[in-house]
Parts: sequence; structure tokens; C-alpha cells
Amino acid sequence: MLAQMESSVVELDSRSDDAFIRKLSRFAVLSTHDRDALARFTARPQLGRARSDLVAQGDVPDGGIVILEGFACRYRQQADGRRQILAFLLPGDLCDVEGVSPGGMDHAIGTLTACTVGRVAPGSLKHLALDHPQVALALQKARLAEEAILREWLVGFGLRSAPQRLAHLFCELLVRLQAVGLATSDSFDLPLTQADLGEATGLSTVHVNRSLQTLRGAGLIQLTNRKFRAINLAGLRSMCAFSSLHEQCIAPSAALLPSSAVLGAAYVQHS
Amino acid sequence: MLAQMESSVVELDSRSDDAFIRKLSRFAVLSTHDRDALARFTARPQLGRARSDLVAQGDVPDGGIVILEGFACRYRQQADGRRQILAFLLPGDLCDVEGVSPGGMDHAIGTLTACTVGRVAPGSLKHLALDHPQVALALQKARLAEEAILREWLVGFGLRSAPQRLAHLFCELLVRLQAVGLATSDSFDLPLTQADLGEATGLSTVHVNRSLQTLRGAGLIQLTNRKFRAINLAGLRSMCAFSSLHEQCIAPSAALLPSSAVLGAAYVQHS
DNA sequence: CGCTTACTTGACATTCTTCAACCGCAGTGG
DNA sequence: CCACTGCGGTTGAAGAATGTCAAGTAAGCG
Repeated sequence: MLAQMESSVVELDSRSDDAFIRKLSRFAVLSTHDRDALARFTARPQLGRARSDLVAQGDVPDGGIVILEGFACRYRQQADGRRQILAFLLPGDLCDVEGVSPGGMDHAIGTLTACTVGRVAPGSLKHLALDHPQVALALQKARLAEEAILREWLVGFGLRSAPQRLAHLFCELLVRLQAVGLATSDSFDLPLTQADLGEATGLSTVHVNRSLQTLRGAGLIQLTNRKFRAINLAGLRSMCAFSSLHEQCIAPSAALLPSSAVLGAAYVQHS
Repeated sequence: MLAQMESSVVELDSRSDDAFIRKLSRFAVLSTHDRDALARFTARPQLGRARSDLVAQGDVPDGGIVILEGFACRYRQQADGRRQILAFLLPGDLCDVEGVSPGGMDHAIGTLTACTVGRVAPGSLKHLALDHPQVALALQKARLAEEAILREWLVGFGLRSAPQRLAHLFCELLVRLQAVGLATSDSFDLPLTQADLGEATGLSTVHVNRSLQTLRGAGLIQLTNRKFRAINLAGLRSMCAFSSLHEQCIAPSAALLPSSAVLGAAYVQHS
């Protein structure tokens, strides 16, 4: 107890950062001041049961949600019960549901596992961005990354076979989880059922099962007991054309340069 | 000639607005001042040949592009030549390629027909937004709409059959083209080949052909000579579950209320 | 007229879905 | 301790959806 209190006071550096801070650190250089603000930002986490809605379809949400622990997703459910997962939301991800369209959310946000989430009041995000330009930059980049992933999924649906889609998803999850310290160089906890994977990839559960066996049979992956491990990561990446470009975009290595230099370069380019 | 000059001076109201202004008017109330600024914004249009790239894959684009006439698209091309169209860009659409990820564009922007486009310098967009908050609001809503469409495509790929996907695409194009005055209540010019439709829907050209015949055979559509007409629009919409919600989101009816009222309401909601 | 491009059609192969059953395991209540 | 139950994973067989290959048609255009 005492030790815990001590650590919560002392360890203000990266060691004690939550997933949100770890993720944003990848996109911009954050000062201690920035990190403090972010830590306060997600100070009162809530708990979400597994398979419950954080934001329902049709809601007009107030503010955003930060996933701190657990897996969640954006999804769209049809009248006949079938649903399509649109994106996985991992620890560190912010669902910034600012300014949804008239009529409310066109999709829902729901947990897949038990989650701890931080609720974000709508105004506080704007204030945070104004007071902390580096944070604002990181948030924008994170948003661009989310869009890039969505485009990548669409490409996958149009152009990739079932095993390739799964392989690509695993590569994506590996990189994104590594970015928040939840994966080793080739493995991570995957608390999803094959049905979940099917809803994300647009495949039937049975076909997911068979495609996984294809990947296992090819010596590319190992997936048992909710643990994923890439046996042959290079092979896995090449079979689905997972590009380092895409990787860099969704989870760049920790930002080291003051990004003002980057911005300056961008402004010089045009004239 | 004289008459033309006269009209260009006199008709500053909606009659002479270009597609960009017409579209943004749907998302926010624009003053004459706003419209003037937008008109200047796209003052020097360029011409793009059919089937040429406006922004290539890997480019680090400077500024954005406004489509003024013609059809363009975002697409991703693979090494084997197959490509996936990620979105159609119609007159009035702004490809705001601000802040792309490291390594440049993960997809290309190319024309499908001959296009006239306006190039937008990166800085000028920010200035415009600062000086014209209503324009900024409209631009943000347009962006949200674009994302909603992308999500809708993903849902379509995962959950809808080939004829349904085509039907949904037609409904989307109808609504979007209506928003810029390029469609009647049930018809529009569709300058796309069946191969284009296939690349957009993730279907082979042959299957697009057969699915179109299904739709024609069901008395839902008519598609000849690059002219689309919905014979039974209600039926077409219901067969693909095209929702008025989605419709409202991608092209709301022309904004009539001062949107400050809307914003105010949003702010009241929380807290 | 001959060329090209887009559309159409038929036959066949492949991919994927559906239905149904079974297995193994963990929890649960008797 | 055991039977029961439910869930997730696995398997087989049949059928639907979609892709591929190949050929033919129609319209536009130099």
C-alpha cells in the first residue's frame, strides 16, 4: 500500500504512463507538462462489462472515450442481427465522437472484453488541445492513422482472400499493441473469438476457422488459448502485403524530433 | 459576351455558385461574404485528363484539391495491377490532403472522367477557416460525411450481396449528386464503366454486369448510355437498406437554421 | 472500313456460406 | 464427485455466390 502510493507519486516519467500517453508519444514529442495533463485527463476510469455498449447506435454522444484496458470495437448492427465490426479499439485509443451527424451515431461502440475506459467531456478535449499544441498534433495524427486503417480494411475486403485478411489483421494488431507495450516482437494476447474475427473480416465463423488452419498449416502463426504468436513474421507480412509504410503510419516509432521541424519542412515545400 | 460579363457580376447568389459552394451550403449557413471567399478560393481551375492521377500514391501532396466538374476517385493500386476504389469524388468534393502520414499518401487520387479541379494551397485553407467560421463548420461536416460514407462502404463489403452493394452505391451517388444539383429526383449521368463499378464494389466486371441485370430485371433501375435512372426508388432503397439517416448525413437538405443554434444545443447537452 | 472499348453471355472453377453435428472444456448445481 | 449446460472451436457435406476464361456483340471513331 505504501509502496504503491510512493510509486504513483514518484514515477511521473514514461514508466507509469497509461496506454493513452504511450500511444500519443508515438505521434509527437510530449513534455512532462503534456503528460501530466493527459494523466489528469483520464484520471477517473470507469469499468465496462464485456460485450456491452459504450455508445449505442443512434446515440448523440457527449464527449469521447479513451480505452485504457481491454478490447472494444466500432460496429454496425443490422436488423437481421448480423453485424460488421468497423474497427478495433485498443488500449490508448480515443474515440473522439465530436460532432456526429444529425440523427446521432451511425454505428455503435461496444466492448469485446471487460474494459476500463475514461470518459472525456466534450469541452475538455478542446481545452487540452489549445493548451498543449503537441498533444493536439498527436491527436490529429492518431486520427489520421485511424482513417488509414479504415481504408486499409476496405482494401482488404476488396482485394484480399480470407487468409490474407486475417493475416493482415494480425499484423495490424501486433503493430498497434506493440505501440502501447502490450505485445512482444511477435506475440500478444488476443481475447477475441473466431466469431469476432469473422465479424471484423466479413467472413463466416466456419471460414475463419478454416483460414486460421491454413495459416497454421503454412507455419505462419500459432493461435491457442487466446494467445497469438507469429511463427514466421516475415512470411506473414509478405503474404498479405503488410507494408512498413502502413505500419509507420498507424504506429510510428516513438517521436524523437521536435515536430516543429517537421512542420517547418512541410511549410517550406509549398511556397 | 456583354451578357456574360453582366451575369458574372450580378449573380452572386446561389444561382452562379459552383459545386463546392453548393455542397458546403448544405452543411452550414453561408453568408454572401463566405460565398465570395469560396468563389475566389477556386478561381483558377485546372483541367485533368480522364484516367490521370491528380495525386499519386506515395506523394507528399501540398494542399488540397476541389473537384469542380467530372468524376474522380481515391484508389489503391496493388503490384499485380488490381485496384480498389476507396471513394468517389464528385463535383464539390474537397480532397483535403492535410497532414498525410510519414512516407506520403497511402492511396492515389485519380480522375475517372475529364475533370476541372481547383488546387488549394495548404495555408489558404487554414486562413479561410479562420476568417469564415461557418465555412470551417461546413468543411468539418463534409469531412465527417466522407468518413461516414467510408464506413458505409465497409459495411456493404461485409454484409451486402453484390446487387445490394450496387444498389447502395447508386443511392449514394443519387443523393450526393442531388446535393450539388447534378441529379434529378431519380436520375443522373453516370460516366463510369462496369469495370469501374467493379473496382469500387470489390466485384469482378462480369459479376457487376450480371448483378446489374438482376437489378434491371427486378424493375428497379435503368442504366443505359451512361444514364442512370431509378425506376423504383423506394424498392431500390429498401433492398439495400439505404437509410434516410445516412442520406441526411452525407447530404443534408440545405442548411436553413443558423448553425450556432445547433452548436448551442450540443453544448447544452453535456454537463 | 478496321480498330478499340465497353458490354454481354456461357461454361466452368473457386471461394465462401450454411447447416448440422461433434468435441473439449469450464462452470454450476445437485 | 458427478451430471448437466453452454460456449468456443472443429469438421464434413452440400449448395450458393462469385471469379475466371473465352468468345461474341454493339457502338464509337479514326
